[in-house]
Amino acid sequence: MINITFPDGAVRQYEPGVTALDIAKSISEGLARKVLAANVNGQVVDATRPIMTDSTLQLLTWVDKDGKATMWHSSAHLMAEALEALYPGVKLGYGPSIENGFYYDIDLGDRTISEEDLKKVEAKMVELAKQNSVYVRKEVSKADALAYFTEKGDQYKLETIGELADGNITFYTQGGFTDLCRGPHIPNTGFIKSIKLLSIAGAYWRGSEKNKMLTRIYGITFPNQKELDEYLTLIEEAKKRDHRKLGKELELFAFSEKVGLGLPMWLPKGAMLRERLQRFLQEAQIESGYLPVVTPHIGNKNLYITSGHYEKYGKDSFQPISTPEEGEEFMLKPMNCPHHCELYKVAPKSYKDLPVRFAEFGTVYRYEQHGELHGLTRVRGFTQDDAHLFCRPDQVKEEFQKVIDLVMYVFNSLSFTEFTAQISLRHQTERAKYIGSEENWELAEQAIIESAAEKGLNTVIEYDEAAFYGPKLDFMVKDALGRKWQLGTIQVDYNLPERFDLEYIGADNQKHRPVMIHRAPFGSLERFIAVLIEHCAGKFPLWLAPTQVKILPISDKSQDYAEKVAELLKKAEIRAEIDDRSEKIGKKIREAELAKIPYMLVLGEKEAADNVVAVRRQSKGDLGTMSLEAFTALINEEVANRKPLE
RNA sequence: GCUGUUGUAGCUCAGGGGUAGAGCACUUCCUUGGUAAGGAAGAGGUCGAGAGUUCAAUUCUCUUCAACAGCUCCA
Repeated sequence: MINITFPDGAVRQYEPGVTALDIAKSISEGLARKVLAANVNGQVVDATRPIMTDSTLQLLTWVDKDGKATMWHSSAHLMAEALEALYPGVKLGYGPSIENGFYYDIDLGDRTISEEDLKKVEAKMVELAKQNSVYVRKEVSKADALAYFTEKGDQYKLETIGELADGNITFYTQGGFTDLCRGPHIPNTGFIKSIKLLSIAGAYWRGSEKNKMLTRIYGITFPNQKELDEYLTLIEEAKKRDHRKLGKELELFAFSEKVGLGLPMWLPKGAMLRERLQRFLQEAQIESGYLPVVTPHIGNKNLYITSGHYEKYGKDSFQPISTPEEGEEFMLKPMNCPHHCELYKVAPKSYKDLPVRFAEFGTVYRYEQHGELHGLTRVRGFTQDDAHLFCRPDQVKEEFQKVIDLVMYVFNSLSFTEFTAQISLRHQTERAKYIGSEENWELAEQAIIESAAEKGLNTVIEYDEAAFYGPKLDFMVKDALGRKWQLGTIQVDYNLPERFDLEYIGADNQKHRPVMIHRAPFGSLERFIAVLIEHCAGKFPLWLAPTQVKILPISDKSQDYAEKVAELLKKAEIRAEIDDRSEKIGKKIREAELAKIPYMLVLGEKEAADNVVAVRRQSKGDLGTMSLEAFTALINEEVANRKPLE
């Protein structure tokens, strides 16, 4: 007998060779019907794998992340089976589960597939799922694996197998379909009840643009129709929060093809919002000892040759601007660091002067690939809330941690709680694309890892995500549709100080090299505002709302009183507007609600007579009447506390 | 940059080989209405751009531009 330990610590005894599914059945049939996979000794495996030794066991169902992932991976196989049935000879690339669902990359040869065809594939999948085909695992030798796919003529699988070690290769078969796969899979296809194929897109084989582009089909499956419906509703709701849609509806920003792609322009309301955010951070920075500086939008090409940016990005940038002078070239600045390095050099620095913290809301221009442009999150002209900290090596960690504090202050003030702190390091093996010495990289990477750990940040490490001059700590958030974006970033850099020959005189009267920290809590105002819009669905906290109060006179008899109230609010520095159209109060309220204006004041003859205001809160309704003083106090308090919306 | 989808009024969209329609927004008039849409009239579009097929193209074909989804990229 072997001992099986359950998550609650209970231990039960079973015959060797028992499966997780058997164990589930021994507990209850109902449980067995829900088991998708099992976590045995920390490894996710098929629920049908025999367990031979004493083990810990967690039965995985739909509520477990790994349970879902297993189901979706199996769904990818089911889709492949359907595709093979409908499109004989289709070749298969990879078909993994993803955060929400799964995809399979396929090569249809000369054929194409349209969104219409997806319905047929879905129908076929439903048909196949109903057969309750068991997913059968089989260990195969490399030779047999190669033989199988050679006969099938699938070069993608052959390429994958070629890189696998013999003795480590498994096939999974369900129904008439066999795939190279390390598993695990759900017990049978009957668990897949509701299927939705979401979209078709292109994807390069193995993620390299040098390779052929395969057709990628995305889908998602659920154990019942209700959950699928809920998921689809959720997607629809998320689309309503899209900052591109809200930006248009709320008149925050606009693009113009004539002005140029990826060059956002801020409308008055958006500009006001942006201005508030900028002021908020500027104040926090001055408090933290930053020194505001201003530098021009262009810089001599030589500046970027010195910094190394020209060599790295010159070809893919906005091309140099030439002048009447022979051989003179300027570039739109793609980043602010070189300018700040030159500012550092204006006067000799003593170790007592450090750290020097230059801050600038610097607008930069980068020629992003056409297909990459995306609303405000990926643009060609944007403003970084940039700062460069020049410090002594012994100050790096302290400065780095202070920056983490500042970023957290900013995020907390805007109730951004769902972010990931990502430590972005070099590629683990390919090092040619980075500048600077191995030693400096080691120092910088250590400084980041230690600082983040000491600040108690929950971090993930990502390789191949570093900047070419140094590692980064990036604060990643998701947009309404789950796409990840980098907002705040902090980067330790030992390289630019060398390239610009920056120095300070130490206590030993010798020259020393300062260390540079690049940092931007927002990342860029554009991207930050995009995420902010989606985060609050356009209902900005009062301190940021472009219009805080809409004054709604009931009829033009109340016009004078409305103007008086507006005047008083303006004196109290409250941003208010009057809706003096000849419309009914119901309509004015509806439009103010749709415009997501936080407060509405309904003013009629009664209010004028009593010298009060009738207050309505957006999406909350009527709050009753109060004196104007009480209302102003309410607003001021909410603004002062930077209260988020509930 | 690559693959796919889409492009009709300021916005959201319908239509379709014989030079266009709805709702909202806009203008004017009527209405002075108490917490999510009052009524009427009017104005507004070389149907993204270019070329081809056709007696005739906004509709079909090709090219191009842009947007969207994904991939690649991201100082």
